[in-house]
Amino acid sequence: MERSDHNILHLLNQQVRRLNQRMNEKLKEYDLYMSQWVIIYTLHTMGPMTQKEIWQYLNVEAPTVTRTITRLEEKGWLVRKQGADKRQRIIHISPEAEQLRDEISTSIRKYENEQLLGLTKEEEHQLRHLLEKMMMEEGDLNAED
Amino acid sequence: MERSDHNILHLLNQQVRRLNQRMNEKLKEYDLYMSQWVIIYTLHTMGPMTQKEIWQYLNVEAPTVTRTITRLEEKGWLVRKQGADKRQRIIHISPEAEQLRDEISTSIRKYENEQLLGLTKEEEHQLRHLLEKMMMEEGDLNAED
DNA sequence: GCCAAATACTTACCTAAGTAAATAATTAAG
DNA sequence: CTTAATTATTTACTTAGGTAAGTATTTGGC
Repeated sequence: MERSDHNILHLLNQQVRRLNQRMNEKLKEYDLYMSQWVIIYTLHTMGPMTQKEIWQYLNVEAPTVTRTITRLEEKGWLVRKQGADKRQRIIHISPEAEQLRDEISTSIRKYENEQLLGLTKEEEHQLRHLLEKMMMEEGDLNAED
Repeated sequence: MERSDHNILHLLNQQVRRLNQRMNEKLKEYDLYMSQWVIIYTLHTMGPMTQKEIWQYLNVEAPTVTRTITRLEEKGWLVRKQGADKRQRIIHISPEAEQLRDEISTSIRKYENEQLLGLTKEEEHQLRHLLEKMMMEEGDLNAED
């Protein structure tokens, strides 16, 4: 049986795709995508942020955040306000969205914890540990070049 | 310290994005993307396959494979041949591509093993185990609905 | 104070991956 | 044997993510 011939990168990709699909399915009833929800959630925990702060926090590039925020603004989830520095745009969750956000938060968190991964607390901890280790290695690799 | 407030899904996404970026960078000199390479590699290990076999094996949807194969065919990496069933298209690695494929294979495998993950063999094994467990759980979830 | 460099964001264009619907070929039903 | 259902692939359209280049504002050098 050759299933584990699948290399680990491939496995990772498959899992992440699958998990995102499941989350998207779950979020569909709120007309949100995972990547959109992540921004809303981040703004909730961190408070209003500039776009730069958001993309740095999420580890994506600036245009990705521009796009997603534009969509969320159009749908009324977010508001862009001008900062003291007029280049900056400070992103807030719109007041009307707050209640719905809270509802989703609860529903999603529950889903994540109970069903999504299908791992025990111990295994989840292990996974987090491994991911964080991989994350750290990233920075070091340059030393090798 | 709130770094681990980043939930695990987020961590997974970040890692996978980062790993793919690194692989893409590595593959750039061959004018290939990760997702394209995966198909070439799969055809090498499995032999000629129909598109359906490919997308099932890779766990993606049919249009994804259509697109990527079209690009690879245009660049001369693959050849589409008609099957006995005329709906099917059987994909082969083009003879001219074989040698280059072999070269990339070596270079990539080495990179993967030595540098990419930054995990020990033991940790990598652990990670594979967790991913495979998650994979299995996927199928079961429906029972819950 | 004015002009060059840096910074924040946006636009344009690339690939990946998904869903829904179209097309072409095969199989099944009658 | 003709028609309906199924199957394999493709097309069209969506979002996500990336890089490169453009715009607007701010900062620094002089």
